[in-house]
Amino acid sequence: MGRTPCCDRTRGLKKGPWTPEEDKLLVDYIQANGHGSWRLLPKLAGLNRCGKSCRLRWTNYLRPDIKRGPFTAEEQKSIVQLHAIVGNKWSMIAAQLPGRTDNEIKNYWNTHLKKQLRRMGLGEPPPGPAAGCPAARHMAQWETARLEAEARLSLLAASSSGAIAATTSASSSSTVAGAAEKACNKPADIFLRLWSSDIGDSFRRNRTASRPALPTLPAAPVKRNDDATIIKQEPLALPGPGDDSSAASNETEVAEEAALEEYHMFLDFAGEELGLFHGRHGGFSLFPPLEVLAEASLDTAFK
DNA sequence: AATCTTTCCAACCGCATCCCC
DNA sequence: GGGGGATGCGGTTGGAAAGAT
Repeated sequence: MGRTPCCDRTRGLKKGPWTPEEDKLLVDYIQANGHGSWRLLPKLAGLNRCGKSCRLRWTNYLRPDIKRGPFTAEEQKSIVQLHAIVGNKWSMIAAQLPGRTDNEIKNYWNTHLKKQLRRMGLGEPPPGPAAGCPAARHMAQWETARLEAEARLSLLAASSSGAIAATTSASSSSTVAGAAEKACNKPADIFLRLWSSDIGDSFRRNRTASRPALPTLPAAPVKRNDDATIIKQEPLALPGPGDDSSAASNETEVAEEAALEEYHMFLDFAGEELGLFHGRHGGFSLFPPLEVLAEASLDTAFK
């Protein structure tokens, strides 16, 4: 049972570089009708190409939101950091770099960053989550950064507690969850956004591969390439208002603590392995100033 | 100026996953 | 539940451009 090839080679569909005329046909068609079914698109748009080729051309080159030009230092840093967590998951990395395509990032990694890292004597960094404790050389920096992270979390938690107040015994975990949920809708805090994205998900999956699964914090809707908003994870099950059985609440408490522990491990990991926090003393921070964050979260809380 | 080598990136290919019937 | 088509993803390739000799 062979699968039908995407492109019917016997029909002599065109391959190779796209001409400006073809580009125009494709852009005009998509702008007027949307891409719809990629398989049908070439015929409808009057192109002698296979749908796959059209999709690739559009997503990697013609899409209006594509950012052109060289990668900035910030983008390079992000790519290196994200590659350390997720490995060659180019689409995941691209999702964190607006305007950049997975193909572009992949090419950039293979032609520039890989070599650069090798030249620096770093060799090929092992893809996927790196294990281990924070290295001593970064301890002081990390402690400062971590305090900053925790301060921000507390701030977010405090501002969101108004909304959560109904569930009076709001544990730290559900508070963090609420804060994370709010924060991930605000591109301001990349850390919480990462935790709630595919990357955090990937971290959790890799960590839990070797031990019993931990409950997860509620995930934010994750944007996919096709702009369909999907929920990646089930929310952490918390007891309802009427549920006061001590066994259940005990179980919940343990689960929440585990979730919080997991989140803190991610903080450890991100701080040390990804160098996400270089603020104050290092002169670089992915976090916006505390005041901005506070203002943003207060806005959300009291809307 | 000519030729060879290296670099870069757009595009292809095949497998994996999703989704619908 | 599973079969098959559609789409997404990551690895690889081919050729143009740039640089070296």
